[in-house]
Amino acid sequence: MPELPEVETLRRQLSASVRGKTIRSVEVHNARVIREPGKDAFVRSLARARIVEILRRGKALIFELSTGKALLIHLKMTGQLVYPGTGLGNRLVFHFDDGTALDFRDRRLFAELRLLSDWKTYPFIRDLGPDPLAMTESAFREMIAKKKTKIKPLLMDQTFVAGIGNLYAAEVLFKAKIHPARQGASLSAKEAACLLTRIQETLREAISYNGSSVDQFLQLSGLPGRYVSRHTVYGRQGKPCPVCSRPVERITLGGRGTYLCSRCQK
DNA sequence: AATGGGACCTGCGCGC
DNA sequence: TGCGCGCAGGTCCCAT
Repeated sequence: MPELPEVETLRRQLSASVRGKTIRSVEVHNARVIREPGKDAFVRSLARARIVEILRRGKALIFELSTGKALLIHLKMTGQLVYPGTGLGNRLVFHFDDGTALDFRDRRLFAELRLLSDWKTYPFIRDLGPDPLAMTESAFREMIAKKKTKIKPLLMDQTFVAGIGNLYAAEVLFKAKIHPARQGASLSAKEAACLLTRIQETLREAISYNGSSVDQFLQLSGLPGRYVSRHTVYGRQGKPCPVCSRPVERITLGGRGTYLCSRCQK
């Protein structure tokens, strides 16, 4: 469930703590997390590579390396990065030449590590939509006006906008007072503008709280993010709507649990 | 183009 | 108490 705010939190913390370090070795506890290339080539190529820059595209982290290659990390549902490493629950450990280590953990083995020669042309990255924090109101309005998809699955479509998942989709639609089952094209220009504003406000606020620790997300330090305390509807089924006090409902939409207040969201 | 389902995984909470 | 089951969701893939 790490979404844009959680991944951006990690990116900033990684930039401050491991950028510039050189990898001495990679310790593999479960090779399944390495998706590309094979384990041996992965380990060999990373040894003696220096981390030059750490970028984010949607929910993906990209470590640009001195070798010209890039390490792409997608945490999916339960991936964690912890620095300095503690050695607990690891699938893989990056050892740096200063003696410190970066732990990679993933309870469910959904997360992916890929070593890429050209990360910009990797299909998942290439097909990502714009970053919602950098999107303009007119572009968003035009994109949404053409879509018959329900607005919540649309916001979660990474080729539409990059970085919003189930949690923040529920939060921003509540704040914009828009029902998650509305068709994208049914939104008025005013509603679309309001929605983009709420998206940007919410993501920025969540970043300032270092993300939401529901389920498995942890900051790089291993501490939880604090944004759960600010949730309006996500994970709050039966609790009072912060606006009208009616119990928050939970429905299924596009196969995903969806939290809303049907009195406030039209 | 939109929608729905299954697959990948594992730990948790629920009901019996 | 203990067991089996459904559920959680990011992404891909297939079918309709």
